[in-house]
Amino acid sequence: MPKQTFLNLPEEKQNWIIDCAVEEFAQNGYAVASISRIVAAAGIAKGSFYQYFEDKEDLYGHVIDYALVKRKIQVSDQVSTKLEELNLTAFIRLLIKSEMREFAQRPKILKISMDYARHRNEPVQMRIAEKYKDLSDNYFQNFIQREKARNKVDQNVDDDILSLMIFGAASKINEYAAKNGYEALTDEYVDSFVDKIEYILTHGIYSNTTQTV
Amino acid sequence: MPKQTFLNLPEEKQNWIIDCAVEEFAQNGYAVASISRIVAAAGIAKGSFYQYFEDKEDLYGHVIDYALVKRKIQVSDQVSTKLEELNLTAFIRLLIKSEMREFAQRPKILKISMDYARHRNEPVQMRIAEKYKDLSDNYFQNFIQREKARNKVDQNVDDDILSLMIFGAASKINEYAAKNGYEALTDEYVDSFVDKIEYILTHGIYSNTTQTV
Amino acid sequence: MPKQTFLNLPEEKQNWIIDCAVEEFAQNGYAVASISRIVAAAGIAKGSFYQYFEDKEDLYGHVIDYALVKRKIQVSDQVSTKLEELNLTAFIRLLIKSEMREFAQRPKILKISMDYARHRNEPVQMRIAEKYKDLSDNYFQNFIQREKARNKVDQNVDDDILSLMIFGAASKINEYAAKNGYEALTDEYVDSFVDKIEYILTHGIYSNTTQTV
Amino acid sequence: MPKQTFLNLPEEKQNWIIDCAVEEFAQNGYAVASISRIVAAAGIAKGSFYQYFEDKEDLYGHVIDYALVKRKIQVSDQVSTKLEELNLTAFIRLLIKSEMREFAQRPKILKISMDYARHRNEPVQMRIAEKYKDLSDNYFQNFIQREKARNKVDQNVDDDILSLMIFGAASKINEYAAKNGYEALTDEYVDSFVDKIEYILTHGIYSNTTQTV
DNA sequence: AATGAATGAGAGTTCATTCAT
DNA sequence: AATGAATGAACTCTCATTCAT
Repeated sequence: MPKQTFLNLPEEKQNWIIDCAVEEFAQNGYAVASISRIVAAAGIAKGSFYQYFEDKEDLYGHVIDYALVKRKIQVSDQVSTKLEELNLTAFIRLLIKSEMREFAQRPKILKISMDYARHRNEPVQMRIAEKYKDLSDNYFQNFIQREKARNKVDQNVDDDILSLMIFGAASKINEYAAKNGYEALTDEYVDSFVDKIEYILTHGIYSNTTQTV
Repeated sequence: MPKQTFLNLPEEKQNWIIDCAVEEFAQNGYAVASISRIVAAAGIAKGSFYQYFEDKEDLYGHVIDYALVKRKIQVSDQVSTKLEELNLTAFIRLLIKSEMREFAQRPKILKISMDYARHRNEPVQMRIAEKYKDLSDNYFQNFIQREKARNKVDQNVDDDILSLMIFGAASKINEYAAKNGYEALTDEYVDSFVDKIEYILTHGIYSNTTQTV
Repeated sequence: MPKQTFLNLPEEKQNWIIDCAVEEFAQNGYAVASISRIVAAAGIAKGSFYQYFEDKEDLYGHVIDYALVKRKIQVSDQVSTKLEELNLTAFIRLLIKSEMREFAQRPKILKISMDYARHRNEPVQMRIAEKYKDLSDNYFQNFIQREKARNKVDQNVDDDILSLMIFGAASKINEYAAKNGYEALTDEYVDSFVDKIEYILTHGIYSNTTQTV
Repeated sequence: MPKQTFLNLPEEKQNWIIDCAVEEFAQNGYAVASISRIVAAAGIAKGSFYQYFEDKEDLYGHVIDYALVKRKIQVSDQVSTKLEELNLTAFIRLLIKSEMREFAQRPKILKISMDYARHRNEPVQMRIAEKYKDLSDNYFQNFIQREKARNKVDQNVDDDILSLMIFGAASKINEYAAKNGYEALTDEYVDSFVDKIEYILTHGIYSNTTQTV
């Protein structure tokens, strides 16, 4: 957790520092990210940095917290109110699109959260997960579990694996952005992208002609 | 590409050096991997290393090439002969299990290929992909395309996204191994794991009661 | 010397700050002791610290003053009243035991005074000795001089060297405590320890059989 | 232990680096000594230093080894040949003077060995003692034990305490040098200094008039 | 071809101290 | 008088890479 010193800072300055950190972590990942570059970018003294955070890992934890909480809230806001109005297909579509859009708008946050999720078995990331226990990085999984409980999703579907599959697919949007610039992540693109996921999740992958379930 | 000096080395020595590099990259990823540790482990002089390879990235490229080619061959050998005998469901199952088993037997190769795939949008990895163009790391995708061509797989399924979904799910096995040791990757576990993926790909995720496709 | 600001503090607060400093200096010695840790332990602001003391050295001087004066008084109280009643052997024994007991009870003060004595030729310590001139850290030497004056101790004995020898021996008790915990400094141990010093000072070290003085 | 890289260096360069380290450790003690200053003084790159030694502690261990071994040899050379010719008094005198002279000639080595002995209960020093087990830093104590075995020294004398007392006294010569410069450590001064120690060890400290043993 | 010593920039981190509030 | 944020130099140590032999 950041030290009190950091929390006492004017919110604007806090945000500026976190933004610089996000930039660095998004570009380089945890291991390669450099505190020196962050403080240089933020225009603060190195000593100051260590009055704000215990160490690199502490900062990273805070950034992850910030990224995931932010993501969660953004997505929830768009989705939660409509929870009951929609049938499941429409809802999943909305959920995925909502998250995709969020990703498209905050590509660096996306990059960092995916990186974090990908390394979730490594020491640093495990310690952070331990520290911010209540912080679910897995919005999909939670949702899927709920829908299974409500019998909208097939009880035989493994929610962990489903969540990983969706997550795996989502990485494509990142790749697309890397190739074509973030401005290429238009609504149209996100729509067509979600269509494709949705199709598989709805129909399965087999031609009707050859497959009898 | 390795320099000619490296290729002139007795094959045994080449393999030994690559094995040491695989070990290091598997444990630390590209960014953190240390040339110093590799040459120490291999018992060669630092100077020699730089007569074999241009730099760290050059070595990494060669390791990736080695890893992906190796994986591909191993998997193919087990699968290709039975290609025509099976219906699609059984085949996918065989394919996935085959790759899973390969993973279970060569966990470091697996680790490296997944790491590589995950970072495929980052500069180092993109340069390597460019260099080793013919090297498809995506066995699934190739296969899916073929099956679509043969009309076994629904033409509407996007093969790239499907491949990413399977790949995403596969990361679970890695995680499982990291937690429980590679000896935990028994045939039973792999079977049940593939069952779950297969279920989703066959049925889709929606309850029949609420969903009409 | 501490600034007036410090002396204006309620005595309780002064003591608390000094106690925290004693703790830190005892654990780390002058060089490694950290002002940051002291103010953190004491719960005062860093700025306040520098309104109380010029700098680290100023604080250290004050701590030494406090430690040595405290030690001196404690020891004197126990010893001085009996000064005339005892013969020299018994007195030295009492003196040493008294100081040992004091050490055993205030191990941190002991640690600091010994550290200070040991470094008495180094710049920081010399400046402090200069500043607190009247502060003799050498209770033994003073006493020996007195006893020589009263012709109880051989005039040929060099009091400085004798004092250093006793001091050297005393370090063993510190070492013993470090190994076995301060609770190991029982009366029995202190007794047997002083016996050994006393024996040498009384008999010299040579066997009667081989040595005629 | 230094790395092979260091041992491969031309002896001259090894010595030069160790001399620079001795200088630094003598002036500052282990904790404050700075690798940066040492490499600057020695004119080598920082990276080179870490190819020679594991870390600061490794260097320190080597310096201690060097210092103590050197001392031991020097002293032994002067003393051992005459071992049988002299009676004990004369021998102890010779031994002490020999060590004192050695100190006088290599004041920095002396400083370092005393510092090391003084901190023998602290983690760094204990690890070094463990590593260089066969390295006795206590020439006196060994000798005393031998003399007790040969019944020249009173069996009741505790050799550890005696050794500490002599060691304590010896610190005076260091102090004297610090005040008056090392050139003040003339043979005459060393002689008179040893006389005083010798006197106490021979006669004890009490006036014959007042003391009956 | 092989060696391994040399390099120096850069990493994360701690420090005593200053100064605006 | 009290605060605590700001500072930047200094620390130990690691790195990929070069180059003389």
